[in-house]
Amino acid sequence: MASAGKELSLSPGLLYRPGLLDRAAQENLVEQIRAIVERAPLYVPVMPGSGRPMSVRMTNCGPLGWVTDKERGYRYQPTHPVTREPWPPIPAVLLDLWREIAGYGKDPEACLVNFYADEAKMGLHQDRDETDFSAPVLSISLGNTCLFRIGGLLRTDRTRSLKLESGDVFILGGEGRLCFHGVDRIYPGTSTLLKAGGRINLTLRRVNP
DNA sequence: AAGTCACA
DNA sequence: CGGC
Repeated sequence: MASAGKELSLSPGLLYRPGLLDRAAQENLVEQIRAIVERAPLYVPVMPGSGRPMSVRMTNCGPLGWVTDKERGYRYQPTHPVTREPWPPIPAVLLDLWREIAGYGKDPEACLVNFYADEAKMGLHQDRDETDFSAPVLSISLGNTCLFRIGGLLRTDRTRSLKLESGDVFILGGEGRLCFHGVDRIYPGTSTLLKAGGRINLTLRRVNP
């Protein structure tokens, strides 16, 4: 891992661990993601109903993956929507990280891999497609810095913005598990980790109790 | 609204 | 905001 030091609780259940992963750990993760994307290619998810494409590209690893399409909407499923193959397994280093810091007895079932090109965004939303809200959502940032926005349990609650940098870990757990959050912008050229630019976000989730 | 946009 |  890396520095066990800094740990900021923004509000109950929201834990920010800036710089938790050192450069070597980040490079190792990028290599693992590269292998995952070879087997489970990135695809463009679309909004339920409208079919409007999102700006991020997406894939998953783990027994379950989060997917969305025009007809069936948001859900978890065991196979890639394009290749129909099972998702690749979650890398051991990610399972280790979860076991060390998630504070939850069971392993994650899903690791959503979101790739943000420098123009991509993610609207304010809640992660609420899981059946187990007692498990936290653990988020890892790799590559270019983003402007992350986090609010409360209501869409209209006041939000705060913070920059998430490569190697930062953010945990939504406890009272913060269902907080609205999103990505307002990517800052191009702020990291040398991904040679082609952009940002990768990994979110580890427990889906079922 | 896991969407976009305008405006202060 | 407004199309679903």
